[in-house]
Amino acid sequence: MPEGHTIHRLARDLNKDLAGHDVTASSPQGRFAAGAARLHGEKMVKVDAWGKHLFCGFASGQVLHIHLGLIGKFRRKKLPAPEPTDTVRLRLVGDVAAWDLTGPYLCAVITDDDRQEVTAKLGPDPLRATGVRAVAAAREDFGARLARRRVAIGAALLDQKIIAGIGNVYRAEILFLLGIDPRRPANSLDEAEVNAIWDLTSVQLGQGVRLNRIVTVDPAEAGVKSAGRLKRADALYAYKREGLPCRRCGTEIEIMKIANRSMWACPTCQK
DNA sequence: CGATTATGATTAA
DNA sequence: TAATCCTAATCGC
Repeated sequence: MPEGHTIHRLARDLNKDLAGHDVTASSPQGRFAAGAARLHGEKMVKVDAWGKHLFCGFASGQVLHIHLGLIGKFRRKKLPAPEPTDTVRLRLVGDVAAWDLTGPYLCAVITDDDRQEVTAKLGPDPLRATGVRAVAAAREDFGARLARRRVAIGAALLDQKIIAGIGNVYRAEILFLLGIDPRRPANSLDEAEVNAIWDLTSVQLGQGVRLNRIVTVDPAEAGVKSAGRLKRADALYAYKREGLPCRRCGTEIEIMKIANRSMWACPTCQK
């Protein structure tokens, strides 16, 4: 489930549960025993997300850097925490709840300098830009990064150096919603299209954080009261819908390969 | 109960 | 482009 919205939601939930508390850290699976030992008993100060990267800052100055990758999960457990499964790489326990990390692509204790090195390599994250000024600056940065690339826009949106936080679902959905053919070169988009991608990504990822899942279909279009009410099968326009009729025009959704991953698009709605 | 698949990203070829 | 890492839900038999 991890695209940018998942990570920002985790940052929010972890802040609520663990920030300001001393935590106990352990690695039931064993692979992160040394890291857990370094964090054990430390006070977590603040959790922060940038794209798909999660950073948990500690009073000691240590930073827990987590990337969930494709299959990683960070799950909340009520106290008293149940016996951990043998795949739990890291368990953090605070005063309010416990959190179990499984299958991360990356889990390491780093310094704040390391963290800055990591984020310096990432493109702007629409969920980080707040305020009119910051939004305008980030959006312009995004446009400049796109303009330098002639790869397909469908590939560019997956490139975390261009924009941080979009994954395979959102890239398909955002390009569908804006009627953009995913094969068009990134540097062929005009300013209005670039701005529209940035703004829509902000809105969609923001909704993803709120709902804690990806819903892009307009609830009014689907005849329900709110996006949260949409069932899994009705929540998306393009992703994994090859061969099915486009919800807008009825044309069969196509599947293609872009940047080594499956991509879905409506040949009629996306020119 | 085994095979398949996945909303990720890097490394090797 | 393909192989690789990690886990767990789902699906077909």
